[in-house]
Amino acid sequence: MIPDRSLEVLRAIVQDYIASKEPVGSKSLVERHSFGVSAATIRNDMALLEEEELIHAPHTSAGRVPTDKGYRLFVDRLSEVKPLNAAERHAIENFMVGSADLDETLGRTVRLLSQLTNQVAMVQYPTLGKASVRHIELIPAADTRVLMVLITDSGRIQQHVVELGVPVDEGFIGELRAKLNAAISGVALSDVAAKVKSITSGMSPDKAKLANVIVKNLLEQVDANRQEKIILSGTSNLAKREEDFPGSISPVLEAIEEQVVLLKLISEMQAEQHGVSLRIGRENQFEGLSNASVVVSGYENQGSEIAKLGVIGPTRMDYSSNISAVRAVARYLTKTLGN
Amino acid sequence: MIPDRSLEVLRAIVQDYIASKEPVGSKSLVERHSFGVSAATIRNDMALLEEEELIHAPHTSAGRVPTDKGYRLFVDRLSEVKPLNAAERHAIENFMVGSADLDETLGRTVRLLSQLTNQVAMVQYPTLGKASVRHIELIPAADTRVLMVLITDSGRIQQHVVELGVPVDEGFIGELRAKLNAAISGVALSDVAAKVKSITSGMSPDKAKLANVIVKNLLEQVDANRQEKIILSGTSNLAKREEDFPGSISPVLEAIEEQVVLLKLISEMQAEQHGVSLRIGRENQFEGLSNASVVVSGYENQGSEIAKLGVIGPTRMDYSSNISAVRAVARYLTKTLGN
DNA sequence: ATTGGCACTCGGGGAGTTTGAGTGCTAACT
DNA sequence: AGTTAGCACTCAAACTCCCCGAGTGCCAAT
Repeated sequence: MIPDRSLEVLRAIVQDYIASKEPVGSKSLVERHSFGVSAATIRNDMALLEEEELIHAPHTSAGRVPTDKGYRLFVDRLSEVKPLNAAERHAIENFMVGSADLDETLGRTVRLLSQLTNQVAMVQYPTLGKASVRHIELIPAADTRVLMVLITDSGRIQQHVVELGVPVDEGFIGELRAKLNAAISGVALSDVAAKVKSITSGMSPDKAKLANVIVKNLLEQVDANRQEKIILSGTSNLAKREEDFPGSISPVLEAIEEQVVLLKLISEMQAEQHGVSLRIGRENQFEGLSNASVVVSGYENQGSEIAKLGVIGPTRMDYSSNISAVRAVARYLTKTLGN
Repeated sequence: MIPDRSLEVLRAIVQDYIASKEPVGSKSLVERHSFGVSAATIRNDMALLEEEELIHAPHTSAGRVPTDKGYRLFVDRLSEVKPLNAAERHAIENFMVGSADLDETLGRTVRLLSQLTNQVAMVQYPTLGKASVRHIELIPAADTRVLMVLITDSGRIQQHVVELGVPVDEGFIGELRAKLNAAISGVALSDVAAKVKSITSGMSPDKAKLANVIVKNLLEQVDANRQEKIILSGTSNLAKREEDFPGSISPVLEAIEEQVVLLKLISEMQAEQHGVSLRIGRENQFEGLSNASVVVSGYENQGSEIAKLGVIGPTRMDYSSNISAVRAVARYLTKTLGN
């Protein structure tokens, strides 16, 4: 077991390094923090921490820098959550007023989060997983096309154009709409497939064929839940902290530009303590993110988590502030969605 | 007037500089190109070009680099458009197959363009300017809310949630939908406001009040044409050419993250020759883009330009290739939208 | 367990030097 | 006239050398 004082030393190293960006040495450490001991003693503690691979010396006669493992221990056991200051709370309150629809709300949220943290912020669109159908609408949109709109009780709206191949018969479309709504209004998305199965029974063959085209598209839409979406903001913040990414920021930009990568990453992260989940440096198995850390939290609607949001920045980030910002914004978004 | 050989020298300088990224001197110039004259003569020509501010020496004893003005002359008079090679044409054809709706098509287009050019690509969503209403739909979406969907003949779909403040009366909504459609189906967006004016006449006061709320929202939607949208791809390409942005790429990232800036920029650019419009370096009056060049072209639907697309990269870019790629993609998108 | 002391290491910064690509100018040549 | 060879000059970049000092590890003393 690592003795308490050594852990205090680790905390001090992390804090100083985050603040100064310079490797921190034993002397400056005893100057800035009042351990009751001398630099030599601290050096012994540091040797222990190095043994444990919690810190690392970039070269022989230099100060120490936390390793990924060191940051991990820090956030798990040594950092207390920093409450937001008044200005920050104020910013949150102000930012969200008057946003009408989901797109708008999420767009503001992601910008808010990036401004608050000075990192790249991301917000995942709600999954439809536990939602149910409120309404389905079919609207003739062109000669042979119908617009299908799917509205869920979480307020999400999905639209899709269906190509029928034959001219639209408005009367039949209206009839089909009524039937579909009768069948699946209020039904959970996961149960829609079962409910629409028999919708074509009793129809004439060619009508049934048409109906099947539409139903097939409907099911694709429902299934497209998994094909989720993430919006980003504050990408330029990465460039401002370029020094923190040895080599180039280009791989990081590539990774976050790739929705698939982000979605995979996010989906793997399960909330730990404080409702927040972290990935530090190489804990991300994506090559490009090996110098980056990710902080995410889920947000909820109607009591269950519907998606996640978070920030991405250099491993050398202020974890305390970012964790509290992500938490606060997630909570606020949950609250906003609640009405 | 600048003599022909001097212009040839300018062309050679631009080409060599783009290829090598090194300031180019008189000696290497005569080696790589067969002017029939000696280096000393070239030096005289270069002195002339410098006089005209077409090239510039970064320091006393260095080669020359084209100025913004030099690039401008190059693209306007000296560069021939490089036709796409087979692989590139193939890529375009393959990229677009099977895209169903507008979102999908534009999404693919922007990715295609960034891959083709290795620059940041942007595609502006179609403006509704000259479009007309095909259909308007009102769908009850929650207790006191109605989803309004506006479909135009260009196939664009806009949706917006309207908060009524009172519980939805489905019958009345249906009635209103019918009335609205009767009034504005086929009407140009610019004329919608006039046509819906008298829609509430003959209604009872409280119904008229409701109808007005909806009409107001409708007009806002129509007006939201101007609140346009741009999608981006290939941001990481910027980071790969970091050396080309003295200082940091951060201002550039900031500029392109700011939709407003991009929209303003794009809207100011009117097609010149070849249907393509360029802004080189400081020709952009946005501070952050003073080391960047922008290449845009319009794309069309039903014979008239509905929006623009293009790329952004360092001033030191391969103008010939980028211009042809932008042109080709714009044409291809026009063609794709045509069916 | 803690400390002062000491020898050692090594990156970073400054000063001086060399190198070489490139220039501008001039006088001669066609 | 325009072109060329030649020459003196400039200056960034690269290299070397050297020193400084922060920081280490280890040991003997407390």
